[in-house]
Amino acid sequence: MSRYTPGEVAQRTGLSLDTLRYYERIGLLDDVDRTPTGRREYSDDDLGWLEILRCLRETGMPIQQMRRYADLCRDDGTIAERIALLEQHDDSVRDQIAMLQSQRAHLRGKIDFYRAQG
Amino acid sequence: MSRYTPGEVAQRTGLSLDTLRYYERIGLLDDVDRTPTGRREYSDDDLGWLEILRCLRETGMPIQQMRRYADLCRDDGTIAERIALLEQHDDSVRDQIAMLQSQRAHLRGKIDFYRAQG
DNA sequence: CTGGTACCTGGAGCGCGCTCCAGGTCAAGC
DNA sequence: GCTTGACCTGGAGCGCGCTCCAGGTACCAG
Repeated sequence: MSRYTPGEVAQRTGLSLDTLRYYERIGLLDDVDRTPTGRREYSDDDLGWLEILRCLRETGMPIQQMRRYADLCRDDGTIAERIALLEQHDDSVRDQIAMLQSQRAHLRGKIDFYRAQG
Repeated sequence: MSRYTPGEVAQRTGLSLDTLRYYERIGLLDDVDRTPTGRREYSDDDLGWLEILRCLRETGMPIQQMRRYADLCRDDGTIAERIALLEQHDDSVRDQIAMLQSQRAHLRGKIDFYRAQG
Protein backbone atom coordinates (compact mmCIF):
# COMPACT_ATOMS: atom_id res chain seq x y z
CA MET A 1 0.00 0.00 0.00
CA SER A 2 2.86 2.31 -0.70
CA ARG A 3 2.79 5.41 -2.82
CA TYR A 4 5.43 6.39 -5.34
CA THR A 5 6.54 9.60 -6.96
CA PRO A 6 6.90 9.78 -10.73
CA GLY A 7 10.67 9.68 -10.37
CA GLU A 8 10.56 6.50 -8.31
CA VAL A 9 8.22 4.83 -10.78
CA ALA A 10 10.45 5.78 -13.69
CA GLN A 11 13.40 4.21 -11.92
CA ARG A 12 11.56 1.03 -10.97
CA THR A 13 9.87 0.41 -14.30
CA GLY A 14 12.55 1.68 -16.62
CA LEU A 15 9.98 3.89 -18.34
CA SER A 16 10.70 7.58 -18.77
CA LEU A 17 8.62 10.27 -17.07
CA ASP A 18 7.39 11.30 -20.47
CA THR A 19 6.35 7.78 -21.30
CA LEU A 20 4.49 7.44 -18.02
CA ARG A 21 2.54 10.60 -18.75
CA TYR A 22 2.02 9.49 -22.33
CA TYR A 23 0.59 6.14 -21.27
CA GLU A 24 -1.81 7.87 -18.92
CA ARG A 25 -2.83 10.39 -21.57
CA ILE A 26 -3.69 7.76 -24.16
CA GLY A 27 -5.62 5.68 -21.68
CA LEU A 28 -3.23 2.81 -21.16
CA LEU A 29 -3.06 3.67 -17.50
CA ASP A 30 -6.04 4.92 -15.52
CA ASP A 31 -5.77 8.46 -14.18
CA VAL A 32 -3.20 8.32 -11.45
CA ASP A 33 -4.06 9.67 -7.99
CA ARG A 34 -2.86 13.19 -7.21
CA THR A 35 -1.67 14.99 -4.12
CA PRO A 36 -3.74 18.04 -3.15
CA THR A 37 -1.41 20.17 -5.23
CA GLY A 38 -1.74 18.06 -8.32
CA ARG A 39 1.32 15.83 -8.27
CA ARG A 40 1.01 12.21 -9.26
CA GLU A 41 1.14 9.54 -6.60
CA TYR A 42 1.36 6.03 -8.02
CA SER A 43 -0.01 3.04 -6.11
CA ASP A 44 1.23 -0.55 -5.92
CA ASP A 45 -1.57 -1.44 -8.31
CA ASP A 46 -0.28 1.11 -10.80
CA LEU A 47 3.16 -0.46 -10.56
CA GLY A 48 1.75 -3.91 -11.14
CA TRP A 49 -0.17 -2.73 -14.17
CA LEU A 50 2.90 -0.99 -15.55
CA GLU A 51 4.74 -4.31 -15.26
CA ILE A 52 2.11 -5.89 -17.47
CA LEU A 53 2.29 -3.03 -19.94
CA ARG A 54 6.04 -3.43 -20.10
CA CYS A 55 5.69 -7.14 -20.74
CA LEU A 56 3.30 -6.52 -23.61
CA ARG A 57 5.37 -3.69 -25.13
CA GLU A 58 8.67 -5.55 -24.89
CA THR A 59 7.15 -8.48 -26.67
CA GLY A 60 6.07 -6.22 -29.48
CA MET A 61 2.37 -5.69 -28.91
CA PRO A 62 1.25 -2.49 -30.68
CA ILE A 63 -0.10 0.30 -28.48
CA GLN A 64 -3.53 0.02 -30.11
CA GLN A 65 -3.90 -3.56 -28.97
CA MET A 66 -2.65 -2.71 -25.51
CA ARG A 67 -5.37 -0.10 -25.30
CA ARG A 68 -7.90 -2.70 -26.27
CA TYR A 69 -6.60 -4.95 -23.49
CA ALA A 70 -6.68 -2.07 -21.00
CA ASP A 71 -10.28 -1.40 -21.97
CA LEU A 72 -11.18 -5.05 -21.41
CA CYS A 73 -9.55 -5.00 -18.00
CA ARG A 74 -11.83 -2.14 -16.92
CA ASP A 75 -14.85 -4.31 -17.52
CA ASP A 76 -15.68 -7.47 -15.58
CA GLY A 77 -17.03 -10.32 -17.62
CA THR A 78 -14.41 -9.95 -20.33
CA ILE A 79 -12.20 -12.73 -19.08
CA ALA A 80 -12.76 -14.82 -22.17
CA GLU A 81 -11.82 -11.94 -24.44
CA ARG A 82 -8.74 -11.15 -22.40
CA ILE A 83 -7.65 -14.76 -22.64
CA ALA A 84 -8.24 -14.72 -26.39
CA LEU A 85 -6.21 -11.55 -26.81
CA LEU A 86 -3.32 -12.77 -24.68
CA GLU A 87 -3.29 -16.18 -26.34
CA GLN A 88 -3.17 -14.59 -29.75
CA HIS A 89 -0.29 -12.46 -28.59
CA ASP A 90 1.43 -15.45 -27.03
CA ASP A 91 1.27 -17.20 -30.38
CA SER A 92 2.86 -14.21 -32.06
CA VAL A 93 5.62 -14.17 -29.45
CA ARG A 94 6.18 -17.88 -30.01
CA ASP A 95 6.47 -17.27 -33.76
CA GLN A 96 8.77 -14.36 -33.16
CA ILE A 97 11.08 -16.50 -31.04
CA ALA A 98 11.09 -19.24 -33.67
CA MET A 99 11.95 -16.74 -36.39
CA LEU A 100 14.76 -15.26 -34.33
CA GLN A 101 16.19 -18.68 -33.58
CA SER A 102 16.15 -19.65 -37.21
CA GLN A 103 17.71 -16.37 -38.35
CA ARG A 104 20.25 -16.68 -35.58
CA ALA A 105 21.32 -20.01 -37.05
CA HIS A 106 21.98 -18.26 -40.37
CA LEU A 107 23.90 -15.60 -38.57
CA ARG A 108 26.10 -18.13 -36.82
CA GLY A 109 26.61 -19.90 -40.12
CA LYS A 110 27.81 -16.68 -41.67
CA ILE A 111 30.16 -16.05 -38.79
CA ASP A 112 31.61 -19.54 -39.05
CA PHE A 113 32.07 -18.99 -42.77
CA TYR A 114 34.09 -15.85 -42.11
CA ARG A 115 36.06 -17.68 -39.44
CA ALA A 116 37.03 -20.37 -41.92
CA GLN A 117 38.18 -17.66 -44.34
CA GLY A 118 40.15 -15.42 -42.09
CA MET B 1 23.41 -16.71 -63.34
CA SER B 2 19.81 -15.72 -63.78
CA ARG B 3 18.45 -12.22 -63.94
CA TYR B 4 15.34 -11.01 -62.19
CA THR B 5 12.91 -8.16 -62.66
CA PRO B 6 12.02 -5.94 -59.69
CA GLY B 7 8.64 -7.64 -59.47
CA GLU B 8 10.20 -11.07 -59.26
CA VAL B 9 12.63 -9.96 -56.59
CA ALA B 10 9.86 -8.39 -54.56
CA GLN B 11 7.97 -11.66 -54.67
CA ARG B 12 10.96 -13.81 -53.78
CA THR B 13 12.30 -11.66 -50.97
CA GLY B 14 9.04 -10.39 -49.56
CA LEU B 15 10.37 -6.83 -49.78
CA SER B 16 8.29 -4.20 -51.54
CA LEU B 17 9.43 -2.50 -54.73
CA ASP B 18 9.73 0.72 -52.79
CA THR B 19 11.87 -0.95 -50.17
CA LEU B 20 14.15 -2.42 -52.83
CA ARG B 21 14.68 1.00 -54.36
CA TYR B 22 15.08 2.51 -50.91
CA TYR B 23 17.79 0.02 -49.95
CA GLU B 24 19.64 0.76 -53.15
CA ARG B 25 19.32 4.50 -52.65
CA ILE B 26 20.74 4.48 -49.15
CA GLY B 27 23.63 2.23 -50.15
CA LEU B 28 22.54 -1.02 -48.57
CA LEU B 29 22.54 -2.62 -51.97
CA ASP B 30 25.08 -1.80 -54.66
CA ASP B 31 23.70 -0.14 -57.78
CA VAL B 32 21.74 -2.83 -59.55
CA ASP B 33 22.47 -3.56 -63.22
CA ARG B 34 20.18 -1.94 -65.76
CA THR B 35 18.83 -2.92 -69.14
CA PRO B 36 19.69 -0.52 -71.99
CA THR B 37 16.46 1.32 -71.29
CA GLY B 38 17.18 1.77 -67.62
CA ARG B 39 15.22 -0.98 -65.93
CA ARG B 40 16.72 -2.89 -63.06
CA GLU B 41 17.93 -6.43 -63.57
CA TYR B 42 18.85 -8.19 -60.35
CA SER B 43 21.47 -10.94 -60.28
CA ASP B 44 21.69 -14.07 -58.15
CA ASP B 45 24.28 -12.26 -56.08
CA ASP B 46 21.82 -9.46 -55.46
CA LEU B 47 19.27 -11.99 -54.27
CA GLY B 48 21.78 -13.61 -51.95
CA TRP B 49 22.72 -10.27 -50.48
CA LEU B 50 19.06 -9.35 -50.02
CA GLU B 51 18.64 -12.56 -48.04
CA ILE B 52 21.37 -11.42 -45.69
CA LEU B 53 19.81 -7.97 -45.39
CA ARG B 54 16.50 -9.58 -44.56
CA CYS B 55 18.12 -11.72 -41.89
CA LEU B 56 19.71 -8.69 -40.28
CA ARG B 57 16.56 -6.56 -40.48
CA GLU B 58 14.25 -9.26 -39.15
CA THR B 59 16.51 -9.73 -36.19
CA GLY B 60 16.28 -6.03 -35.44
CA MET B 61 19.56 -4.61 -36.66
CA PRO B 62 19.18 -0.87 -37.29
CA ILE B 63 19.64 0.33 -40.86
CA GLN B 64 22.69 2.38 -39.85
CA GLN B 65 24.52 -0.71 -38.67
CA MET B 66 23.50 -2.62 -41.76
CA ARG B 67 25.05 0.15 -43.83
CA ARG B 68 28.22 -0.20 -41.85
CA TYR B 69 28.23 -3.92 -42.56
CA ALA B 70 27.54 -3.31 -46.25
CA ASP B 71 30.48 -0.93 -46.35
CA LEU B 72 32.75 -3.52 -44.75
CA CYS B 73 31.65 -6.10 -47.28
CA ARG B 74 32.84 -3.86 -50.12
CA ASP B 75 36.34 -3.93 -48.76
CA ASP B 76 38.52 -7.02 -48.53
CA GLY B 77 40.57 -7.35 -45.40
CA THR B 78 37.69 -6.44 -43.14
CA ILE B 79 36.87 -10.01 -42.20
CA ALA B 80 37.74 -9.47 -38.57
CA GLU B 81 35.53 -6.42 -38.35
CA ARG B 82 32.67 -8.21 -40.04
CA ILE B 83 32.98 -11.05 -37.58
CA ALA B 84 33.01 -8.58 -34.69
CA LEU B 85 29.92 -6.83 -35.99
CA LEU B 86 27.99 -10.03 -36.58
CA GLU B 87 29.02 -11.50 -33.25
CA GLN B 88 27.88 -8.41 -31.47
CA HIS B 89 24.58 -8.65 -33.26
CA ASP B 90 24.34 -12.35 -32.53
CA ASP B 91 24.70 -11.55 -28.85
CA SER B 92 21.92 -9.03 -29.08
CA VAL B 93 19.69 -11.57 -30.81
CA ARG B 94 20.50 -14.10 -28.10
CA ASP B 95 19.52 -11.57 -25.45
CA GLN B 96 16.39 -10.69 -27.34
CA ILE B 97 15.35 -14.34 -27.47
CA ALA B 98 16.02 -14.75 -23.76
CA MET B 99 13.94 -11.68 -22.95
CA LEU B 100 11.07 -12.89 -25.10
CA GLN B 101 11.16 -16.31 -23.50
CA SER B 102 11.08 -14.85 -20.04
CA GLN B 103 8.27 -12.43 -20.86
CA ARG B 104 6.39 -15.21 -22.55
CA ALA B 105 6.47 -17.12 -19.28
CA HIS B 106 4.79 -14.16 -17.59
CA LEU B 107 2.25 -14.04 -20.35
CA ARG B 108 1.41 -17.69 -19.96
CA GLY B 109 1.19 -17.22 -16.21
CA LYS B 110 -1.33 -14.46 -16.72
CA ILE B 111 -3.35 -16.59 -19.10
CA ASP B 112 -3.40 -19.46 -16.63
CA PHE B 113 -4.51 -17.06 -13.94
CA TYR B 114 -7.47 -15.95 -16.06
CA ARG B 115 -8.26 -19.57 -16.85
CA ALA B 116 -8.44 -20.39 -13.15
CA GLN B 117 -10.82 -17.47 -12.67
CA GLY B 118 -13.21 -17.93 -15.54
C1' DC C 1 -1.42 0.25 -83.38
C1' DT C 2 -3.35 0.25 -78.86
C1' DG C 3 -4.13 -0.60 -74.35
C1' DG C 4 -2.64 -2.08 -70.03
C1' DT C 5 0.80 -3.06 -66.93
C1' DA C 6 5.38 -2.80 -65.09
C1' DC C 7 8.80 0.11 -64.30
C1' DC C 8 11.39 4.80 -63.77
C1' DT C 9 12.58 9.34 -60.82
C1' DG C 10 12.73 12.75 -57.04
C1' DG C 11 10.66 14.12 -53.34
C1' DA C 12 6.91 14.41 -49.99
C1' DG C 13 4.28 12.01 -46.44
C1' DC C 14 3.18 8.70 -42.90
C1' DG C 15 2.51 5.79 -38.63
C1' DC C 16 4.58 4.58 -34.60
C1' DG C 17 6.15 5.46 -30.07
C1' DC C 18 7.83 8.24 -27.83
C1' DT C 19 10.62 12.78 -26.57
C1' DC C 20 11.32 17.52 -26.00
C1' DC C 21 10.09 22.20 -24.96
C1' DA C 22 8.37 26.50 -22.76
C1' DG C 23 6.53 28.41 -19.17
C1' DG C 24 4.88 27.64 -14.89
C1' DT C 25 3.96 25.54 -9.78
C1' DC C 26 5.48 23.28 -5.66
C1' DA C 27 8.56 21.12 -1.94
C1' DA C 28 12.53 20.77 0.81
C1' DG C 29 17.20 22.00 2.48
C1' DC C 30 20.20 25.84 3.81
C1' DG D 1 13.19 33.67 2.63
C1' DC D 2 15.67 31.60 -1.26
C1' DT D 3 17.36 28.33 -4.16
C1' DT D 4 17.23 24.07 -6.35
C1' DG D 5 15.22 20.49 -8.38
C1' DA D 6 11.25 17.59 -9.14
C1' DC D 7 7.02 17.98 -11.14
C1' DC D 8 2.97 20.10 -13.93
C1' DT D 9 0.54 21.19 -18.79
C1' DG D 10 -0.38 21.37 -23.80
C1' DG D 11 1.47 20.91 -27.82
C1' DA D 12 5.23 20.55 -31.17
C1' DG D 13 8.96 17.68 -32.92
C1' DC D 14 11.65 13.62 -33.94
C1' DG D 15 13.88 9.26 -35.70
C1' DC D 16 12.96 5.24 -37.92
C1' DG D 17 11.76 2.63 -41.84
C1' DC D 18 9.47 2.68 -45.08
C1' DT D 19 5.38 4.13 -48.42
C1' DC D 20 3.09 6.93 -51.59
C1' DC D 21 2.65 10.14 -55.30
C1' DA D 22 2.92 12.58 -59.80
C1' DG D 23 4.39 12.55 -64.04
C1' DG D 24 6.76 10.04 -67.32
C1' DT D 25 8.85 5.85 -70.23
C1' DA D 26 9.06 1.05 -71.85
C1' DC D 27 7.35 -3.61 -72.79
C1' DC D 28 3.93 -6.92 -74.24
C1' DA D 29 -0.61 -9.11 -75.61
C1' DG D 30 -4.24 -8.82 -78.77
